[in-house]
Amino acid sequence: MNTQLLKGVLEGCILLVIQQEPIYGYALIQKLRQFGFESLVGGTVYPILQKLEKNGQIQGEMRKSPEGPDRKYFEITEVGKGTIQQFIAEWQQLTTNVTKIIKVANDHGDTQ
Amino acid sequence: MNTQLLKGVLEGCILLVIQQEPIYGYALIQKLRQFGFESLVGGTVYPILQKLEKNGQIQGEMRKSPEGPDRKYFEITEVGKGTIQQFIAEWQQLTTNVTKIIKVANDHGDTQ
DNA sequence: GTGAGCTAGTTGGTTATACAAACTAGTTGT
DNA sequence: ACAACTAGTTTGTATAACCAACTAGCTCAC
Repeated sequence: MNTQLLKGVLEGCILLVIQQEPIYGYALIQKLRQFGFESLVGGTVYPILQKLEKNGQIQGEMRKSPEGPDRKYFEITEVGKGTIQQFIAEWQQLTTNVTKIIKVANDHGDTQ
Repeated sequence: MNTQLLKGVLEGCILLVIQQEPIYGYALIQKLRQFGFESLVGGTVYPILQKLEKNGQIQGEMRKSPEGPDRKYFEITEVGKGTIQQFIAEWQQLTTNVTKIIKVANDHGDTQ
């Protein structure tokens, strides 16, 4: 997967997953992998979580794990919900644009 | 529009427009604006064209303009066509992933 | 004919982000 | 003791879009 295409998208997706239900980083990574971001690693996700917490879009809290090290659970804030709405709007704008271009290019370039 | 979301997308879109028919940079910018990338500027597009030409994905040729400065027309190469196919595949993979996440997040987080 | 504004393209520096790689540290099982 | 898994951190690197300023050709109003 072209890593450039992920820019910005990942942040929105992380907010969306956290909005669904509070979750800790390690489990979040696994969930995003299940959603198709298969080569995602901790060194990518954890810094985003730190930034989002610093921005006040998510709020973290350490909890004991029944097995293994402590986990930092994050939940969405009102600010974060706003960012999600904005992300969805921009994402849909973008897909609209790209879809149109792909469609037009297919109608011409290929079939002549 | 969040500029991060454009990363990688713009390059693919430029190739697609050039594949449709040979075009010069200035007209390309106007066309991309019509497709919804309204705030696109020359300082973004021209360097991409230079890189694509250096990579052998497009080929440029200066032509006289009936009015104004000379224009550099670009046409797609076979290499470029391959990149387009790859871009479309990755783009569709990405939209599939994101759409799924948005759908799942909407089914839960919002409506409870 | 001079300057404004459009057309056409170039360039240097800034910023944001994904990732590789290496690390700390807790727990479990052998 | 040691490996393997869980959980999170940190440093550095590569890439891409953009701002801002620039060169240069052409047209038109004044």
